[in-house]
Amino acid sequence: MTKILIVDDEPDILEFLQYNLEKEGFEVSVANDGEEGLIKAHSSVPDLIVLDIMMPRMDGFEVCKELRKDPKFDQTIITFLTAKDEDYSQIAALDLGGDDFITKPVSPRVFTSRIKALLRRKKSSDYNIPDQIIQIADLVIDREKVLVKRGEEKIELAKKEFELFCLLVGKPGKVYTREEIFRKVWGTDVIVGNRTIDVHIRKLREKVGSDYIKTIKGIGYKFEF
Amino acid sequence: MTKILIVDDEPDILEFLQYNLEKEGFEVSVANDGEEGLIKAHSSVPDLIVLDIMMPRMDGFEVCKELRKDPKFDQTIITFLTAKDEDYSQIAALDLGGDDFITKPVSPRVFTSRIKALLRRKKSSDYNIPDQIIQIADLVIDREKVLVKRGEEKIELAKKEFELFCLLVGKPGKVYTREEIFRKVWGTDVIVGNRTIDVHIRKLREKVGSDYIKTIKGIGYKFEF
DNA sequence: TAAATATTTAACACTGAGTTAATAAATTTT
DNA sequence: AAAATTTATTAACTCAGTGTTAAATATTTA
Repeated sequence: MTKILIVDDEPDILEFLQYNLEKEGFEVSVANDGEEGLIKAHSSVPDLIVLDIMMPRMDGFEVCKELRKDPKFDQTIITFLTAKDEDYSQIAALDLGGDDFITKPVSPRVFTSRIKALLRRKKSSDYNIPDQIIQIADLVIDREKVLVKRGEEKIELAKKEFELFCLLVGKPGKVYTREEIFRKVWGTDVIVGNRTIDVHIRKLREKVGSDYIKTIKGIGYKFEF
Repeated sequence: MTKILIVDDEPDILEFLQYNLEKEGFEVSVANDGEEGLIKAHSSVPDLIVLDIMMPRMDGFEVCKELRKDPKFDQTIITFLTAKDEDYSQIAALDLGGDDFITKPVSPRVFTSRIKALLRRKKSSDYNIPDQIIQIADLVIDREKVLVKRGEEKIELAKKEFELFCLLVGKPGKVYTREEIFRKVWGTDVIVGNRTIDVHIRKLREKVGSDYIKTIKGIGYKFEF
């Protein structure tokens, strides 16, 4: 279930946006000001946060800045909401780590479709390696082609295998805890048994060679060459 | 002096783009909608026109189509502007005679550098770009004639089939997600069932041969040979 | 207009990726 | 060294994602 948090000081707008997003099947929570927004964000870790810019005490920019300090929200999309006549700089917003900028008033259809587009974009760019071809050890990893090659030999990985491999390869030497791997490859809502990672690691070793992925017992796994 | 016309219905964006281009020394005129854009284009004959796609009454595509009817604008560069989430078919845009496709939001630096690049390209290559005839594997794909040939054998594809095939062929090896295919071939506003792509893929395989299009389960499809 | 063609929907079959579970092996702790 | 803990391996199972087909719409053409 996709979780969305809306932070706005105008109850009418809050209700309006909440209603429309819930109608689309999202799990929506709301906050009336920046501080409440921060608290709710920390407790629920939403997938997307809609932040009104102009709010008393703590404005949307500040909330965004705070959120971006915590790596917990690395995967969280933040979109700003502003009235057409409030002349804020979009650039500043995006520099602060915002992902989009929606101007009020906004029709329900446009609003929900933009939210959905943002979520789609996130999904497809969840891979944390930029779309490029990585050469490492004797391997070539091509994200776009979802392909791993050793020389001319193509190594076909399944989706989860590929994602897991990309994660490890992304920071060679870094030890990823099981926790971390689960969060980044499976996501927070999916719950799977605790032997699942092992099995995938095994398949990876089988396909790409058992030398690359090292187990750090009691901690996790790392890619090394 | 290089003349640039920007057509967009959002005054903020208009102002933002105008400011940045004028800072770079261009002569910039603006229009608030498609019709005004057409009029201003005819009166000033700009070197480059930036067209927002989504505009009330007359959208960017229509404006482009109109402009391209008049040989006066043969040498005029047209670039489309679209919000990242309004992901229209780039193919359609370029077929209409567009030269580029810029997604909003865009930073001033990126925007001006792309504009400059387009102008450079025009200057240095006043020769016509050859009609896009792609030769790949044992196939010849002729965009203009909407035709696929294997040797002397003509393979007749329906429109959607052809677009889908062109998309995949455009980047051989690249895995296109269903999302992506859907967005680029069908567009965002059309909603079709989730078996539609499969059916088209099936027909394509039937017509061009089943070896070329490969399924990457859980991710999407790719063209390979 | 009807006829032909293209596209979408719907219903069902099939496949293998992903998961689980059970057992073995390795490592650490006692 | 035995017990406890963590990871590896294996095989079986399940279901989400695809493939296939035919029938229903939509669109184009005659």
